[in-house]
Amino acid sequence: MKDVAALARVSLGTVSNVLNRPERVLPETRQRVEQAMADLGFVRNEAARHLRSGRSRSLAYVMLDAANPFFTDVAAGIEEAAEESLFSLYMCNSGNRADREAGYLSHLVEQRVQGILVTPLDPEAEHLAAVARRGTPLVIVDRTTRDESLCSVAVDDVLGGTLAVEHLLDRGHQRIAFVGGPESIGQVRDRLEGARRGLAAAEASDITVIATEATTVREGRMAGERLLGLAGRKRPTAAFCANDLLALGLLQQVVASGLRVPDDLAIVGYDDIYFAGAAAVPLTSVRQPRHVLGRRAAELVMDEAANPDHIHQQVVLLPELVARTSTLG
Amino acid sequence: MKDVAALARVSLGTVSNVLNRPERVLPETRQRVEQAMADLGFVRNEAARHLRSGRSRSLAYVMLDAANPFFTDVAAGIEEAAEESLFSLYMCNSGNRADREAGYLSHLVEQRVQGILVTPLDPEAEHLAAVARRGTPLVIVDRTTRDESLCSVAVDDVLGGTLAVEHLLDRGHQRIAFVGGPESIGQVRDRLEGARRGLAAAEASDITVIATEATTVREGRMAGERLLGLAGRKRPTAAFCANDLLALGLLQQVVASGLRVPDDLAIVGYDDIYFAGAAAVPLTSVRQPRHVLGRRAAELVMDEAANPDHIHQQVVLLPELVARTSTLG
DNA sequence: TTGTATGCGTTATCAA
DNA sequence: TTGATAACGCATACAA
Repeated sequence: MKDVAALARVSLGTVSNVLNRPERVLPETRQRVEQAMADLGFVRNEAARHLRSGRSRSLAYVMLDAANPFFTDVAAGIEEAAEESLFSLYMCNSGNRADREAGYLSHLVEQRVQGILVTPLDPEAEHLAAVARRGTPLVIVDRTTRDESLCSVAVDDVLGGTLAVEHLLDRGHQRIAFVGGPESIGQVRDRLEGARRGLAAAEASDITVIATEATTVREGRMAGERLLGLAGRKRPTAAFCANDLLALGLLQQVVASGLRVPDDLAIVGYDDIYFAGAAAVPLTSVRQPRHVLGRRAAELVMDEAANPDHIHQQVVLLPELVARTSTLG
Repeated sequence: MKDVAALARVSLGTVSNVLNRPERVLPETRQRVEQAMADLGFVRNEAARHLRSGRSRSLAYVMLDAANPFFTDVAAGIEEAAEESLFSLYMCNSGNRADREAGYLSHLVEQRVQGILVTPLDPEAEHLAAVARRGTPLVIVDRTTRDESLCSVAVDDVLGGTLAVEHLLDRGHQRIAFVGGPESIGQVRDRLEGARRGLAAAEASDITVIATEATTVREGRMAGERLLGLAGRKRPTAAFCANDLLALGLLQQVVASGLRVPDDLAIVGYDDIYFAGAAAVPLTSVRQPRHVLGRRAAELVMDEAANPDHIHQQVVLLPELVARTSTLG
């Protein structure tokens, strides 16, 4: 700015005014200053700029796994809301690693972003609340926390599990499998719990649990092998998977075995990622309102940043079942 | 820092030393300062910090479409390289919109990130070179540019097209279709060009082009309808798709029509995204070295940032064919 | 309408 | 080993 001022033969303050309150400065002076900025290729330094005001106009989303389309869809929802309020969104990928999550979090706090959204490995982790205590609003996305000093937005996974099983019961299935694990993941637990409730309400028999070590396509394939290996009259006629990746793996294994979906095995996934609908046999899935999830979270974090009377909320959204060929035939 | 200094009864400089050169300060003084920082919940202000040094230790990747798994894989490669050099990576999503791309770019320049990686809508756009001219290193990812004042890393799409067609010819196919479009996309053009070269080298007949309006699953489905509608003896026995999304759409349409892959139609995709291998009929695809693409780009941008003797390079990587069930049966 | 002076939070230089 | 002080680039209050 100093150079610009010199070249335009005005003072520093005038350059600043051209930048921030152009109406205050005489059109011809402004012209001169703007010309000087162009000649010098001047770029305002945001860091210095917000040194005074304290904060930059940006949000950040620390996501658990950027390669999982579910989270990129959530991010799209966040971005929509952010853009409407003229915020920029920076995305960081913790890649399921606690050290990276912590690293990004502290970096972002040091950067003085306006607010942080995060899908954490462990929603009860101490360092999350610490961020908020240090003055950067933080909202937990797609997870719930017992900590009431934090906002969170999540989806009712128990209900989702019940919806899935009810749909299968409606379609006439009696022997139903649940594919998912490990149960240390709260969402897996909840979805299974929901499934059990659905069966109990219908006074049907219990569910066959095919435990997996992760919620990946690969694990879905392996679960498929085990499932298809079960003796004929014990073999379930339908499977409810803890997420779509598992369901896609299961589908692959079933097709590779020469069996058909849904005739030989009906499949319900969870999340309704884009590739569920795009699968060779379009997958029935429990859809989480991903966009709304992101949007609400962004709105909460912006409110917390701007509104002194902000009240922390734990928002729970409702899932919805999307029926497709994999259960309808 | 002032408050910390007061509480610890030391000077500002000492607090700074504890932060930056702890070995210079007496263990017991250090203790006292650290205690004070903890008590006050002190967080160092990055903005102010880099006001002196001029730059922050972070890179940014402006991606074309965060929902496309291809780009998240590239991002993972970037992040790997960045992390090794202790850089943080911030991702921004232009979502195929020129205004957002420009917005993020200028924001990042104002933020004084160390370097920017970008997969642009238009690799020849003036504002890309402008960023570099203003002093922020910028590398173009997965696109080539004629501008030699910029580094770029891309993959040889012509070769990729040739690989795909050669594979199909090897498998005995004579009537081959190309599914893709619009030709305004350089990559689509190159892949088709490569396919034609492969056919020409084998003195085979020309390719049947099924033009699409975008490279999406939906367009792939529609292309499938048209393809399957062709008269029996004119109908191609194999299709090469400009990317995997098209291929997945085509696969879906073929399966829905009760035909089989590869018996009735062999399919080759492009990109080898994760969901290609995870499809019900695992998809043969041309794999771009996504990780390496990201990694090389990150290395280039960091070199440009740190090395005054940096020489701009246009790196071209080689693709590779991954054969799976959709052509092997 | 324009200029001057001060402060934002930190690092670095130099003196003590 | 520690302290005092001048930058860094900009915004703002106030004076001219």
